Amino acid sequence: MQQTILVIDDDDNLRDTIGLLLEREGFRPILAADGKTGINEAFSSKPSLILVDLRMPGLSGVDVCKKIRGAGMQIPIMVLSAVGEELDKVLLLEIGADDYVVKPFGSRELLARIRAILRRASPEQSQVLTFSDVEVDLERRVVKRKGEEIKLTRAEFNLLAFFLQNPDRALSRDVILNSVWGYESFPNTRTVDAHVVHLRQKLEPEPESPRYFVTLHGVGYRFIP
Amino acid sequence: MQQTILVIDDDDNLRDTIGLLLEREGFRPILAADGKTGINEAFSSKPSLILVDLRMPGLSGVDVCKKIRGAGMQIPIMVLSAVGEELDKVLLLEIGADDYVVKPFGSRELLARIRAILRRASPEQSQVLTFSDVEVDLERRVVKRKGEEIKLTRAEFNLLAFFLQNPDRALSRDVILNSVWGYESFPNTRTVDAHVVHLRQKLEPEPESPRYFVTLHGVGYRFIP
DNA sequence: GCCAGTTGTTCCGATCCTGTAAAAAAAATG
DNA sequence: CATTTTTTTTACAGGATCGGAACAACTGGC
Repeated sequence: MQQTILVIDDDDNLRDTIGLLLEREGFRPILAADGKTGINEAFSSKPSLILVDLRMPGLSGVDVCKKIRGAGMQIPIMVLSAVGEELDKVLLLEIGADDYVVKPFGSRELLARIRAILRRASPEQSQVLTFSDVEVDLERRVVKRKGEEIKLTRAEFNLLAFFLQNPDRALSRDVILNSVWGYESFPNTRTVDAHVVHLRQKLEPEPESPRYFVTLHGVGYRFIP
Repeated sequence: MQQTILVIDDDDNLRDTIGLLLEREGFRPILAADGKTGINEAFSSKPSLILVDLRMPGLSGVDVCKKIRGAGMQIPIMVLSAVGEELDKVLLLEIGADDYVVKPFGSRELLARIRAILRRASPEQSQVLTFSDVEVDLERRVVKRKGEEIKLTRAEFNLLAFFLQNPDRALSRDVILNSVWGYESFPNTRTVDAHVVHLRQKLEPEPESPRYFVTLHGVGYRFIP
C-alpha cells in the first residue's frame, strides 16, 4: 500500500531531492512549490503525511498548518526548518505539527522520522495487500472481498499470508508446510491442498478455474497477484 | 543468495532461539552475546541485517547503532526491546535504527518484519536466464517466448533448467537422467530424447533443425545458449 | 549405397498428481 | 465435558504426465 506524501517547499532543488528520495523508498510524493497550492493538494489528494517548509514566501509553514488543522484534517504534519531559524517548538505543537526536522538533514534521518510518524499516526493502518477484489490486512488478520469481510480460519489465513508474502514464486508443498506450519508439526502434504481449495472457494472469482492460486503440476503452487 | 543476519543479544536463550528460527527460514545467523563482539562481527561479516537487543550490559543497543552508523555502514538495524522498557521511538529512529520489535514477539511477526526490511533494502528479483527469444525464470518456473508464456511440464522444465545451468557442455543421457531424474540405475530408455523433442518443439525457432539443443551423435546432447 | 547403430517422433497404457468431499481427529469454545 | 469449529487425514475419481515401445529417419563408417 503506497503512501502519499505531500511536500510543500519553495526551494525547487530541495523539493525535488525529497521527492526523488521518497519515490525511491516506495512512497508517492506530491510536490507543491508554495503554501497555497500545497493546501489545495492536501485537500484533494488527502496525503498520509505533509512535509512543509517553515519559511516560505506567501503562506508560511505555520499558516499551512493552521489552515489544515482549521479544516479539521488530522493528517500528520512535519515541519522543515533551517538551522538558525527561530524555532518556537511550543508554537509548532500548538498549531498541530507532529515533528520537525532541522535543515540540513540526512536522508536517513528524514526517512526514519517519516516512518516513525506514519507508524505513530496510524498504528492500525497496517499494510493492506490486495489482489483481484480482495484486500488482506495482515496486522488485523482481516480479509475483505468487494468490501465485505470474508471469514478465514487460522490455517487459511496463514497460508494466504504466506502466498501474499511470496508472490509469483513456485512454492513446493514442503516449503509451504515448513514456512506456514513450522517444523514442529508435520502434517500430511495433502493438507496444503485442502486449504488451497478453501482459499480458492472463498477468494477466487471462479474457483473451478483458479487464476490467483495456480497449481504447478508436480511442483506445488504459485500465487499470482 | 543466502542472507546473513547478525543477532546481538545477551540473553543466551533468546539469542539461540532467534538463531534457530532464522536458520530454519533460510537465513544465515551470526550470534553475538554482547555489543562489542557484535560490532566486530558487523564489520567482519557485513551482514544484511542486524538484530540488536536494546538493553544489554556493557554496550547497549543504542551504542551499537551509533557505532555502526558512525562508521558509515548502511546495514539495516532492527532493535529488540522488552515490553515496559522505556522506548523512545524517535530516538531509535534518529540514531539510525530501521525498525523495532517489542518482546515478547511472535516468530512470525519477527520474520515478517525482517523480510519487510530486507525487501526495502534490496528488492530481490529472481534471476532470469535467456537464450534466443526465450526467457526462463527458475524461481517462478515460468518460461516466456517473445514475451508470451510457454507451458512446460515438470520434466520439461527440470530438463531445461539443467541445460541452462550446464551450458555448452557435452551431457550424456546417463548424466542427464541422474541429475534431472535422480535415477540411480540407467535403464536403456529414450525418455531423455522424448523430452528434448518437446523442448525443441516448444522453444526452438526451427525444431526440425535444432540450434540450441543440439545432438552429439553417440554421446548425448549439448545446450548452446 | 549399404549397414548397423543412433536418434527423432508418435502414441498409449501405467502411473502419478490433484481436486474434492467426507470422515476422523484435534482443538477451541463455552 | 459437551458442542462446535477447525484441522488433518482418507478415499477416490478424473486428469495430466511420464516412460517406454514401436517404428521411421538419420548418421557415419565402410
